[in-house]
Amino acid sequence: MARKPIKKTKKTTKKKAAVPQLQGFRFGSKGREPVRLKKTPSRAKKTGKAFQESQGRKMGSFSLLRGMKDVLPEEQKYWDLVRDKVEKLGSIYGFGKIETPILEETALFRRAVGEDTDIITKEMFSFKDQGGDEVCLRPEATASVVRAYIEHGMLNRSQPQKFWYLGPMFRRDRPQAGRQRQFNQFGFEAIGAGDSVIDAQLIILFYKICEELKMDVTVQINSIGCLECRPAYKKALVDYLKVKKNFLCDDCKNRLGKNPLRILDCKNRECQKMMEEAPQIVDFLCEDCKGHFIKVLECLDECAIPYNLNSKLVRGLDYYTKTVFEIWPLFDEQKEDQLGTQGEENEKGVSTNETNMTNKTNNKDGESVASKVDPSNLALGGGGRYDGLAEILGAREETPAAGFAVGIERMILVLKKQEVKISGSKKADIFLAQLGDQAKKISLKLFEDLRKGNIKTAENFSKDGLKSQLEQADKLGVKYTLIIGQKEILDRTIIIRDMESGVQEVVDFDKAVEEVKKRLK
RNA sequence: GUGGCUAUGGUGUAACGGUAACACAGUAGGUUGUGGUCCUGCAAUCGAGGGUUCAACUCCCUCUAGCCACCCCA
Repeated sequence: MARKPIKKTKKTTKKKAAVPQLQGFRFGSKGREPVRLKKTPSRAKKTGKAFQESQGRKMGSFSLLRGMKDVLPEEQKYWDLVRDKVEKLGSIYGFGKIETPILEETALFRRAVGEDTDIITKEMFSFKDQGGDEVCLRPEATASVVRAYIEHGMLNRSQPQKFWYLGPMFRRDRPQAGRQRQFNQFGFEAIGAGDSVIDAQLIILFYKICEELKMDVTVQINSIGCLECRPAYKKALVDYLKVKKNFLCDDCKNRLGKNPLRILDCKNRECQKMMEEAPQIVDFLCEDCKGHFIKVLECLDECAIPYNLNSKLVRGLDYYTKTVFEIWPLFDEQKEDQLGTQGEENEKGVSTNETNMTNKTNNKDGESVASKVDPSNLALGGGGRYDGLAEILGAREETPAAGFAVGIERMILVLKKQEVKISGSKKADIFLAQLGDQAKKISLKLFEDLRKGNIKTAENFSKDGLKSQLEQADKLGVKYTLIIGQKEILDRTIIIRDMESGVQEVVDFDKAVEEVKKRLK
């Protein structure tokens, strides 16, 4: 790291009058004695531009763009874990991996996600490129996957086509924990299938991924109908609310005209109270939607997947039809709550379920929880059916489809919060310490032999002192340390040190690998 | 995008209107070829910029970032 040889510019100049500064000197913290600075460049160098530029801080250092995040090595184990599970289960359930570009035509998302959604109106990173094309960083991937499906004529393959993806998405939102501007999602899409089994299978898959990750979650599910039946419900809802308009919060007054369904999940207490008596969408579903929904629930029951019918669940993207669902993380207090109710609920069909429709798992009791529990109370992921999307994007025929997406950062947040045990990478078996240039070279070679012999070896070839190397070996907790120096090279031997007892044995250098193996057994 | 809170070495914390203390981690050395104890040195000018003041990390303003609640969503 570059050090700053000259401290501060402005303030020091001020003080120049009182305390003349000596070039290359600085007053030590304790005070009176000028201390010679290490690495003080000559004056000529200091004024040189190259020098100044090398002093990152002085010229203004760089930092992360807002809402972006570095994933450091020590965090990778969480990512690896999630990626592994997704890949494994994806393949078991017959989904093929698909990669689509991060950069897409802006219009694709405008059309798919919906002109009026926040994602499109204010959260997209979109711009005109040098050629004048309107492009954007993808805010989600479903649209891209459907685009790819159409573009590659996959409707001519056996249906459904099932895909999974994993990668970065971009939304210019205000950052918070579990909410970044560049975030990663994995998702599953099944295109070309209208059967309710598919909806159920996706939910099961989502649930199983969480289960494999040993996370406690709850499935929230609802049906928002189709283009046939939803308008009727919308109208009923608006009619119901019109009279009570004055009691709604400002946001909801707004939503009343634009997107009344969203009033259902408003967090404002007054609004919620108002919604208690509101018409329920299940009562408005057309025969097709209703039958579809019931079948989805039956499938979930069959597989003993616990779920929570949540009549207030609506999703923000325009393309959803029929089934919608989310998975929420569960924390201790909520867990008990859920266990108490889920059994009964599963027995009940849609029509008998009105009474339960309102119990969002973390609503009433959750209030205290929400305040002291945590940001990751956000949904881990969600999805649903989007039967109309392919046609919107230019498919020639009706192409029913369903899918879901999950926020990986949010998942990792929950993994950490729920203290899911994760085995890190394997610890080293031995440490290889060297002394002197020659030994260094030989060690490099010996390291290769050890690796071939399947012995995980730690080293620090950039260190010269034996002391610091042993210190490191100790910290790593290895059982043995191999030591090689001038003397050993001359004798063609090597020292094997038992780190626990401190006992050292000198063995033949050429037998080093097998000697180590013998001891590690 | 709106409102609130916060910002001190790598990390976690402290103090004070008179230029920073502690713990851990890191590094160098005491022990020139030997660790897990001990001791010592090094490492921050207090997020950035401006203002008030003889004097600002400390007070004020602006900006930036993070967090929280909204909006929205993964």
